[in-house]
Amino acid sequence: MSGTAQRLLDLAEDHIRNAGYNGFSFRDLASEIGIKNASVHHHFPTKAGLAAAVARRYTDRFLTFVADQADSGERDVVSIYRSAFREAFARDGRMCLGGVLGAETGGLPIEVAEEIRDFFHRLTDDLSKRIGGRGSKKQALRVLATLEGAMLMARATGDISTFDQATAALV
Amino acid sequence: MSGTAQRLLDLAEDHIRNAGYNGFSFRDLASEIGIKNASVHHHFPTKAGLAAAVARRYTDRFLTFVADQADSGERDVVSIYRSAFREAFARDGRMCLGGVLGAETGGLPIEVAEEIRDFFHRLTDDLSKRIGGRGSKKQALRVLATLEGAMLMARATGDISTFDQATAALV
DNA sequence: GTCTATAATTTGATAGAC
DNA sequence: GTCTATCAAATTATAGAC
Repeated sequence: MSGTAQRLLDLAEDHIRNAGYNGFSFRDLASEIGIKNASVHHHFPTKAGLAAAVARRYTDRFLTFVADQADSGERDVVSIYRSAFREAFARDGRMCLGGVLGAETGGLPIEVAEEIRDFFHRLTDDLSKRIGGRGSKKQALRVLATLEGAMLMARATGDISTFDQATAALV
Repeated sequence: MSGTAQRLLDLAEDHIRNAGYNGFSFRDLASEIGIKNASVHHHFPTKAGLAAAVARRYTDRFLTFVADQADSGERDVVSIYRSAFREAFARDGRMCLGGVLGAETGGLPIEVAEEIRDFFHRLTDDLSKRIGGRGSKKQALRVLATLEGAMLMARATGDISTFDQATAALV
């Protein structure tokens, strides 16, 4: 994967988290990176393919982060998930990519919708296994729902304290 | 407000809940209602104005539903909110309008973003007052976040049991 | 209130030169 | 890997007739 392709993934991720799948164009990416629209198509022939690649990378990176934190000695897995969501919002004030695309699922190309479905399935499985015991799946779903919803509300109100208050009872 | 305008609000609400603000066009609405694109502009001069009207009506209707349920004798306000969200999803399999637009806030015209911010502020205030007591605001935020996130995940995975499991502990 | 017609712009995508 | 040039289609929006 070339450096330009990496930068395109980064930019596309940023745009999707800000305004959704239909909230940016190839020309936006091209102008921000200093190339032309046609050159973007050289790296990613279709917009759907680009978005699917962004989603896959996002999921992989998220789960790698969780695994690294767990290996680093942090034992409370819910705290790991909570800080992963919170730091992403605090850094750039944007939504979770999975949350944005999940919300507009009905308008997505099928290959993108499938990646988002996988995002939630993989996170649910991972968190459930790390929690362990009876009812761990239900608990994982509740934690993920609260984190996604809290992020969404913080985004909509522009107030990170919304996230902190909504998720305080999780840890 | 004419019958055509009402139908346009209904259709626009449906499209937004399915695919977001940029997921439909005036021509979509026109063709589904059996008129021409220009006639839509007669009722709603701009797309931003239409979406803002949809959001305002959605918020008003939601809070009216909650008040009616409370007046009808249902005492558990969290159950009222939970069933309001659940029935909306079960009926047509779509997201909460506030949730969809909240997620893509960064790409919205300012007048629409303001209506969505109001949606969350008004629901938080209403639920907080109905819960009452110390920590009721924090509790209201947690409940709303869980419901929105659970709906988002049910939408992304296409599985309503995701909503049920994620929100089971609320009631 | 609806229509035809059209403007002005943007979009996703392709062909072919360098 | 990037470019110029371009296409075909879609978009939001307006003017003016009926």
